[in-house]
Formats: sequence, C-alpha cells, structure tokens
Amino acid sequence: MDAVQKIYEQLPDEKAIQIQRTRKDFKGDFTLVVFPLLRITKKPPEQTANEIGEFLKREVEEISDYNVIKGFLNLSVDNNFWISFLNTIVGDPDFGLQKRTNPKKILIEYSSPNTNKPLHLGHIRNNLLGYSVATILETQGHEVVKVNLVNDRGIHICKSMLAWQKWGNNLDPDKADKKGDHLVGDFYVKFDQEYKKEVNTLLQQGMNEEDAKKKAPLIAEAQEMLRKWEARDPEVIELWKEMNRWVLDGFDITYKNLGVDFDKIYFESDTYKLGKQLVLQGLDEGVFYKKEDGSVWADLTDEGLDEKLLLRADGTSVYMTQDLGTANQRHDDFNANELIYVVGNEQNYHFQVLRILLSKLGFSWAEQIHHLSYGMVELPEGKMKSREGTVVDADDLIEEMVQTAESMSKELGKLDGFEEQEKNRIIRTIGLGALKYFILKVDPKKSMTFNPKESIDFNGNTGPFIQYSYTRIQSLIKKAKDKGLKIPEKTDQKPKISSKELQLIKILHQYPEILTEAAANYSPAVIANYIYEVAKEYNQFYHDHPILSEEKRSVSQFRLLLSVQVGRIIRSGMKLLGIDVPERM
RNA sequence: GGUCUCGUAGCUCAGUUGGAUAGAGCAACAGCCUUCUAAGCUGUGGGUCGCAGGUUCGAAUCCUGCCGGGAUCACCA
Repeated sequence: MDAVQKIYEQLPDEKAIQIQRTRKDFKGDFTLVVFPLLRITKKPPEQTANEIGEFLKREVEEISDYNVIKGFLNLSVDNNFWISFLNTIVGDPDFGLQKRTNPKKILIEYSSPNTNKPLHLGHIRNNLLGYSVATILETQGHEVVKVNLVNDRGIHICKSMLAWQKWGNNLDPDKADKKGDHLVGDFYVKFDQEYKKEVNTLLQQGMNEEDAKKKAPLIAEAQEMLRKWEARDPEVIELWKEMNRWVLDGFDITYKNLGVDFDKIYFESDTYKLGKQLVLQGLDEGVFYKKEDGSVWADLTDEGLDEKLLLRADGTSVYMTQDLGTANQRHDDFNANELIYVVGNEQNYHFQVLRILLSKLGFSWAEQIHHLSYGMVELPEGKMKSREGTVVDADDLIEEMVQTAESMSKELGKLDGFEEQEKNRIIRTIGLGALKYFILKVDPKKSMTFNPKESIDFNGNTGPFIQYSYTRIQSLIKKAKDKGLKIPEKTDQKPKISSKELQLIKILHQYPEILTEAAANYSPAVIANYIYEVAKEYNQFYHDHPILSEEKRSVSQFRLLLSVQVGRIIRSGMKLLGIDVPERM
C-alpha cells in the first residue's frame, strides 16, 4: 500500500489491495491483483503492475523478483526468507497457537443424546464435530467449556421402561451380557413393535388411523407412566434411575472410544421446568400474548415466521420454553461470550426462533448464540431410519472399523514384530482414525453420504494415509539418530533448496491462517483438508529425495529439519481434529 | 404452498470468501519395491461447475427466476 502511495501519491482503499497466494502453475509466491488499482494509477494493467513490481523489487529486501501476466503481479519471495521462516517455527513448539489478548469464554453444547437408545452414526458426526471445534477454539486462545445436555425424560423414555416391565424378565446389562444402552434400545424397539400390532388390530376393527394411534392401550400406559414420573412415584422413579444409569454407562464407553469428553453434563430432568418463568415475565411485559384457551404464544409474523407456542393451555412447557430457560441459565452459570449449539440442521428453524425470542425478551447476548448446524448422514441406500432398522450403530461401526484395520494391517504384514498390546492399540488408532477423518473432512453444513465399505478404504485422502506419513517421519528421525546424524535445531548455513522443499515450507507457512479460518467457520474440515495436503506434499518430496544419504550430509540435515517440522504440524493438526497418530505402524 | 439449504469428473469430496488454464482421492488403464515403511510414488483418460439471465475488467463463488434433492413450518423432544 505504501508502495502505491509513493509511486502514485495517493493512498488506495484498503480493499483495493488484493494479495493472494500465487497459483501453482505460475512463477511467484504472492500475487497482487492490480485491477482494483487502475482507478488510481490511470494506466493500463500491465504497466501498473510493472511499475509496482519494479519498485518493490528495488525497495523491499525479501522480494527477489517479479513477473507480470495480464493484470496479475506475481512477486517472488527470496529463498532466504523461507529458510529463516523454517528456522523460526522450528524454534517455536507452539507455532500456530494464537496468544489472544482478548480471549473469549465460549460454551459449546454437543452430543445431547436421548437415553432410550444407543448412539448411531448421526451422533458420531455430532460428537466429532463438537469435540474438534472445541479443541480448535482452545488453540485459538479461547476458554472453552464443553457441555452435554442429556435428554433423560419424556414419553420416549417411558416407552423403554414400560417394555422392560412387561417383557424384560428382570434382565439387566450383566445378565444380558450387553451394553446398557443397547439393552434399553432393544426394549424401545420392542415397544414400537407391540404398539404397531395394537394399532393394526384397532385399524382392522374399523377405527381410523389417527384415533388408533392415540387409543392403543400401550401408548396410554406409557402416558400414565409419564404422569407418575412427574408425580415422583417412587417405583417409577427408581426404575427410571436404574435404566438411565445403564444407558449412561454405555454412553461413557462409546464416548471414551470416540475420544470425546465434557466439562459438564446437564440432565433435562433437572432443567425441563426452566423457562416458564421467563415466558410469564415476557407475557407481563407484553412481548408474548395469551389466547382464549390460556395458552401463551409469541407472534413472529413480523419476522416472516409463524406464531410459536410457548406454554400449553394447562400451563406446561414445550421444547422451546425449556431451551429459553437453559440458554438463560447457561449464560448465568458461565457468563460466556458465546454459546455454540452443535445440533443437526433439522433444527435450523428452532434456533432461528430461539434467537429471536431471546432478543425479544431483551437479552443482549441473544446474538452470541450460534447454531453449528450439520447435515444428515445418509447411507448409499438412503436415509437412516431407526424404525426400519437401517441405522448404523456407533459401537458396531467402531468395532467394524477396528477389525478392518486389523485385517488390512495383517495382510500387508504391518503388524509383524509388535507385542499384542501394542498391536491392539495401533489398529484401534488406525480404525478410528479412518472413521473420524472420513466424517470430519466434509464441510459440516453439507449432508454427506456414508458408505461403510468406502470409508474403510485406507488409501488416498484418508486418516490412515496421514497417520502413515507421520509414522514414517518418526521412523526417519529414529533411524537418523541411530546413524548418529544429529537433528539440527536450526540451519545456519544457506542450503540450496529444491522446489519441492520450498513448496512444503510455503504450505507450512499457511498453518496459522488455516487455524483461524477453521475457528471462524467452526469447520474442522478446513484443517482436515490442509493436513492431507501437507501429508501428500511430504510423501511426494520424500519419494523424490533420499534424506539419509551419507554423501550429502548437509543437505540431509536440512531435509531432516523440514521433516521434523512437517511431523509436528501433522501431529498438532490431527490433535485438533481429535484423531490420534501412532508413533509407529 | 412459505422459509432455509444443497447441486462441481462415473462415485466421495476440496475449491483460500469475486481472480489467471477447475482440484484431490476412489474406480479404470500403464509404469515404479537394492535408498528410510509400496497404507507409497509417477503417468493417461475423465467437466456445459443443475439450467437461463443479470451485476463487472473478471462469476463455480454475488443477485433474480426456473429445475432437481433434502430439511422445516407440531399443544414431539
């Protein structure tokens, strides 16, 4: 910008300075797009570019050369700059981590399971996204609180409980030799089957469908149970506590396998009454209104939306009421600057309304609520439907991935010479790495297709490929040490560097930008795709250039240094995604 | 029907927020194991960026309208 001012004696608009990375097929590192500057220079694009380029080459030390193609001024940065950049980052183990002067306190809610069935593929996407975004924000210097709101009450919970009472034969997870969440899920399915039978019978007796669904004895019993639960009936409460414990123990295992965790777990049974007070307050203030039957509503037609029910005629809450309450409570509990909800895109409307209602109630922090909306996970055959048994169970899937990792590794002879225990750890890391990476590399907001067969692929743009690149670097470092080759802290000499080495350094240079972008968009996918690029670039470089050759020691040292740094970037990037990398594989 | 969202190679996905000749992997085909791990590397073929307009020096990207898929518009959570 200064350059433009000096040459043309006029300060350009900040927006008019467009500097970007030069495309691969052109010579240069950074490109200045001169089109926006023509208004000031009043000269043809090429002449303008040449004038600026000449000036920069003369005045700025780091810029070694330039070339002009049409309206693009490609600037080449001196190799010494890249070498000293590499030296700098090697000396900074926290390279890329932002030290913010004004860190935010960010609360992120994710997972939010129901305690009537086990976790499935959709939950996996949710959990991985939530955990990863939390880690990314932390590295950006923010204080992050991870929260899980467990939906542990309601009619669906009663359905499982009722089925257990009727057909459970006092079975528990130990006796059934089954994870508790799966056992309870079985009863949920059982309920639905029996309920359907009843509805069919009623239909055959000539009842219409709507009535039959309402009048079936089982649903009536479940509703009765819910009433008892709300009245704190001791027997029901005890059963409820026990079965929830089974499920939660089961979830803990799945969470542990996925490598996710929480700072605080909320239970809906504790919070479901919140919000009513807020609504009544809003009613007093005239923000909401009451209908003749006594129900309370919000009028959102000004915003282009419908009316929204907040309290039923009998004074009980709905989902939205609760969410108003929990949002408020959370804001009070943590005084967070930002609240992120990781929730599927089927609730986009809900969160749109939630934000509007909170601001209508006068909460200034309403705008700090972010809905991290993610798309459905579909199977090649179509959508997953729990009732039709086409869900992919989380535990089954994890197990399947690990088993595939095992058989692939065996086939390739990768596991020879490992202790049993270490072998198991490695195949777990790889199997889960494949699964996690497959899910995280896709832009969160897009719905994605999950093909179980393809996801287990370990070649190409996959987690195992990246893990593999990392372990090769580790092995390289070890072998270098064994050979007595010292890994340099930095390189003081000025080695001649090849184009591939340069390219790698330039890619590493982008790391901080990538982190910022990922944090701003709440998108681990940005990092995933970047790490793949690093790993791929490294593999190509690695293939072309032997590093440990005796005769070219000085060159080798530099390459070793570069390898170490690539390894660090891969490891930290994978950590941000919540994916482990093995030291050897 | 209203609102939101997505549409890029046969398949799964990127595309640095408006820049240059559109990028990977898988699948197909042809090569590469005396270098440190071949879970790798090299090459070939494959595109009307859903369609049509508009905005401007310049559009996969922004605006409008169609077409197609998905979500949502519950006194379910």
